[in-house]
Amino acid sequence: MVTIREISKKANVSIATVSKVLNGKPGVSKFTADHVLSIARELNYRPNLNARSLKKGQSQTLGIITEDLTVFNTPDIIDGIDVYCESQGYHYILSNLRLNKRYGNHPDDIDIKECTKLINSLTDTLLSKQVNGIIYIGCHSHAVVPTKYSNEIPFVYAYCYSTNPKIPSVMYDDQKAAFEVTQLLINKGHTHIGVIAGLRESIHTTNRILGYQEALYTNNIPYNPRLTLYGNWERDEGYYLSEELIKAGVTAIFAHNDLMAIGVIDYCNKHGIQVGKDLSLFGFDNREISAYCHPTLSTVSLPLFEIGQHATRLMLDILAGHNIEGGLKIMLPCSIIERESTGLPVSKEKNKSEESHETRS
Amino acid sequence: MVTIREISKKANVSIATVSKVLNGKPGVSKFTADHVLSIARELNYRPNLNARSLKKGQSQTLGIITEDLTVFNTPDIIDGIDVYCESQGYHYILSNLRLNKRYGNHPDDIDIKECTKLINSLTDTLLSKQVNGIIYIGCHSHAVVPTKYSNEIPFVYAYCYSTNPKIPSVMYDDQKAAFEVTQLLINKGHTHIGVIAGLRESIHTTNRILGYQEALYTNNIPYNPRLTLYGNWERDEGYYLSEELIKAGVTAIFAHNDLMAIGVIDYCNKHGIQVGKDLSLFGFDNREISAYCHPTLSTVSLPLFEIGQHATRLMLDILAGHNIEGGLKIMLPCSIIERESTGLPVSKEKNKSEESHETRS
DNA sequence: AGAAAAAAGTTAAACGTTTAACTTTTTTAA
DNA sequence: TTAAAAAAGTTAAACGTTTAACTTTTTTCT
Repeated sequence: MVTIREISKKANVSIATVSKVLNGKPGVSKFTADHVLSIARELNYRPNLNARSLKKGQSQTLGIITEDLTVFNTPDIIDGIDVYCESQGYHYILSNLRLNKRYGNHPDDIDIKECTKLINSLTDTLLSKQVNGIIYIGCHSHAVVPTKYSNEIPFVYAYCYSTNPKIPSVMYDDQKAAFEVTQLLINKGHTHIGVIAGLRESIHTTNRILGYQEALYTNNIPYNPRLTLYGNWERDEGYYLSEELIKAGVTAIFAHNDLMAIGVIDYCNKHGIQVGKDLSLFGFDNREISAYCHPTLSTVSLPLFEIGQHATRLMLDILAGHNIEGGLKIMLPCSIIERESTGLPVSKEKNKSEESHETRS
Repeated sequence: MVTIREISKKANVSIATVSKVLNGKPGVSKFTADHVLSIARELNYRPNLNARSLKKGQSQTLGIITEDLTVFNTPDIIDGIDVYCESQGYHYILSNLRLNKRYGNHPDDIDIKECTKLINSLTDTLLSKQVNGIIYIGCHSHAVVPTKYSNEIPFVYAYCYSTNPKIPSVMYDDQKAAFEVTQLLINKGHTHIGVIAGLRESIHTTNRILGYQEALYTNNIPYNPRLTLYGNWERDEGYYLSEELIKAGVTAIFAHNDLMAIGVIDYCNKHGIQVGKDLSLFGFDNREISAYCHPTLSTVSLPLFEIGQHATRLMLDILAGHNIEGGLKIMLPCSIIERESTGLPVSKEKNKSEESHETRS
């Protein structure tokens, strides 16, 4: 390892001078600076960031705790964090809870006590590594486990509704998205719109139903609670619940995620109901599958990358002591993607390849 | 920040004693140790890992460079690394190239020069952070950009064929998987098996064709080059190429990824050909979509998690100076997943939900 | 030319650890 | 009862930086 000491020897200056040059600090002549720089380059010098952060008491590093890295939302959020960090000269360290692997994906299966312990231990490690702040990326609908460290180090929650009003969070706007989906269906002439909701206890479910009701209300359509059925986010549930809705006479279904919407498509295909013609269908999440099923599925695209970026901006603002613009709870809008399942003319779907994600094997 | 100095003051011992206690080193009485430990706990002491690694010249940290975090294979590989690192008391730092975001997913679009620069800069940063080794996670079929740092720090390549024989790599066995797929189709009585291959220049394509040919040869079936068509890994290509193969009289198609296989399904559905009955179909990759399409798609599941684990084991073995068991190039087997598209009785598919990934929105 | 001011450069301590070398205390054994 | 051995504990230097305080050199101004 080449150190500034070696550079200073070779350049015949003190290590302080080398340090100044390397950090672009004043108090050294251009001649000397060039000389030092050229030697540093020649020796292939690389600063020891650990030593620097030790001395400065500032690591320029954020910690990221992910509830589960392999869940579809997480990588894009990290991508957003990555880009923003890079632009600001920040680094980050990842820590992964592997919640789904440990407990499966039903909120009731989670052992909160064990989970809290786990989070605390990850947080401890991050603090040991001198991170300046921690971004917590959720993946579940269950309420986030509260942290006891929130006054030791700044926290920002991403992709989850934080229960602690003092902890900032960045989330997408479930209610607004649901409102827009419903409004769109109403604009197409639907008045009997069924909902295949998520788990009853999920805050996503609650907010999406609120948005749905709001749109009905705005358009003077009475809310019929029998047209809102609760599912478990799985495909099969979409399959079975669609039968009930269709028998109740709905002309459109808003499923709270793409997987349940696929179930609806399966049911319809089996029973000769043409989705996109006899029935309009919306999903939620814009999973890859929604672009490949038949008919292709209209859905809601989540601003994952933006959530990552905003969470990071928020964190860096907090660390810099800025007063936080836009408040502590940021809600980002989703975008609505119309495809064949809501009767989009097929021609418009020609260039759907632009929406496909990674395709290489 | 609580330091060992504060503990030593409060406990009335030297900092050396505190250090010994905290590290479980000998030369301190049980009485003193307990005393120190209780004070450390009381003060909520957390070691400064940066300071420790500075002194020890050993960070217990690996660097990970991902070509693209948002590509389907990457998160599971990281999961494997995470688990293995955790079990060995190692940490890791992630660095993301965002190759797809920068260049799209066609190998020819990559600016190798710029890309090399990028990798070098990420590697530089990792070295500055004193990582002990770097695991490189590929995602593309193009050859991996060689690194100039391979004699400064140990590298292990994961999910890519390294061209440098001195750099260890962990990969899944394309050829063996293709052999097994083909053998399975032959066992079902097929002799005219078409291939919708990946890009001609991809090493995956080459190896999968080799496995296919090997199986034909083993079973005394002549190889007909006209039944192997090259695609571009995209769905549409699967759609168009299937026409040619079906006209040539194949009774089974082996597509080199699930996306192109979906294209085949689409073609067949449109032309009244029953996949799983009139035609047997295999994909590759076990993307989520393969479990949700109609009919469900037989495919090859990649040992992603295991690749991560093995890469990490390999790296830690190298760092520990062990002689590497299993050699420097590790090939892990894939597993074959049979579903409806190869004529599996529908009953067997009842509990397919166990295969679904994350389903929560 | 010479004093004052500005610029260039150096010294040394510090960040929080670990650890080799040392000293003091306790235990063992004849 | 002692001397030797073992155990317990301390001192001080080091890891690679940064930076406040200082000294030396150069420039500016009269």
